Amino acid sequence: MTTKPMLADPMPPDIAPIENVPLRVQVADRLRSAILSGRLRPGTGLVETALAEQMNVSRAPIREAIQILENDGLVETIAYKGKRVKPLTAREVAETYSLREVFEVMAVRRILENGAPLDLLREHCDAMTAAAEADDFEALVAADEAFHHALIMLADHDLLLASWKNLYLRIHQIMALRNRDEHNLTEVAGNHPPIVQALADGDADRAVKLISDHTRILAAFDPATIAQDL
Amino acid sequence: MTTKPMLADPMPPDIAPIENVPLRVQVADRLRSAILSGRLRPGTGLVETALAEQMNVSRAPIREAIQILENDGLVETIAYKGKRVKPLTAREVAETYSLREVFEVMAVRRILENGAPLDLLREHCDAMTAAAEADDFEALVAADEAFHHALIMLADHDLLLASWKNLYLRIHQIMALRNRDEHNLTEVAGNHPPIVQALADGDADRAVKLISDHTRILAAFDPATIAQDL
DNA sequence: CACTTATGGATTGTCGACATTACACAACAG
DNA sequence: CTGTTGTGTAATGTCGACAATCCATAAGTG
Repeated sequence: MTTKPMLADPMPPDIAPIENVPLRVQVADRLRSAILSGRLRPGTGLVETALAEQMNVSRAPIREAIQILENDGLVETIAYKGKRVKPLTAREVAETYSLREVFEVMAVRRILENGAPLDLLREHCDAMTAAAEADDFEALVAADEAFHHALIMLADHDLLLASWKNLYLRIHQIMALRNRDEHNLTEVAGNHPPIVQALADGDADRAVKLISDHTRILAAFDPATIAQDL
Repeated sequence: MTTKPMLADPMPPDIAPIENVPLRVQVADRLRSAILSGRLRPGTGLVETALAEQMNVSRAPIREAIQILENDGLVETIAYKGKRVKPLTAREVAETYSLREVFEVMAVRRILENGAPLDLLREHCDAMTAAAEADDFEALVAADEAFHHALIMLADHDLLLASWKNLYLRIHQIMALRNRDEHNLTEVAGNHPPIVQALADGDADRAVKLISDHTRILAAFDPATIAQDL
């Protein structure tokens, strides 16, 4: 023991839960949030010294945070030149959605094989229709993601879940970058219940086709508005 | 200009291409190789100071190298406790193979849709039968990987390729850890030509079934010999 | 003896400084 | 004027030292 008394407080009541979150994680979270929200656009250069001064931390956590984002596929390095937010090509957007389709089809298949309960999915369906009626766009998007997230989780496959989450990061970014067309999405809300019904009926072919079409429609939302270069 | 002359040599003829490979990458490569070869078994602790002294570099490159391996899914961190080679559970092995199956099925479908040329696959098939006749186990394994690698590449999908490569890292590790049963593999070599034939015939259902069964057989090779804990 | 409470050692987390590299721009020869 | 050659600057790459944290073990108390 050197500096702090540290006695008492067997459990910090509730407030100030813990700050044991490493700086690099905090920095990574902030940067990721900035990228996913579109505030840091693809192609933007990430200068370590600038970020370090801006956030009042050393360069080491910044470097490690950027590397975390690199692992997420959101940042790319050009050795000795610098790091930048990974440009989003139309091809990459298309690939992201096609891979997502494969993941969700896999999830549907596994759900049918394992006979997972479908209550969660029904709840999210209800939440989505409620949000649609209330004209709450944010809630609608959130409910949609919750539905798909639940779908993947019910597949009971950790690797699939991790891969899907990683992929969905890019989808977040894409959605933030395109100009949202709200009207289309509300009608897509109606796609979910039939999927759940097909699952309940144990109709693999129908369920796969429905989820496949559904994700493909979502992909089609993206006009190739995203044409980043540099 | 400070120390090095650096004139002449508009192009270093061929020898000594460059050593501009960052230390962290060198360290990461060494560690990855050690893990994939089984020399660093799952559960082994990775102590930064020890590795730093052992490799005569500072801790910074070691830390960043370990983080790279973490991104590869080969290492996991327990904050303030240490990093260790990620334990391989039977479940994770199964999940790895099942995800691989989905990837390869996706590749097959895309190859049929795009009408990719199949010459490469045929070459690797020949190499495999040749290796089988020569009783060269190493070459057999290499040819097998080359075949599947080519299959994925022909799908012309960068994200799929990256995901597959990442997944295959774990497969390398798994193969290094299990006691190899050579005899079974030689007979599996025979699975490849029919796959290529089905692709040539444009028979999607048959090709998908064949590649699916094939990868599933490879998975079955693993008795759950791998029971790492800690 | 059981249980709490210090304390020491080992390991990761963070920092600031220095070394190395690449690029851009100016100086200069032809 | 054009091409080349030197420099300077800004960024990343690397290093060693210090701070914070956790774990195990021992000391103390009822």
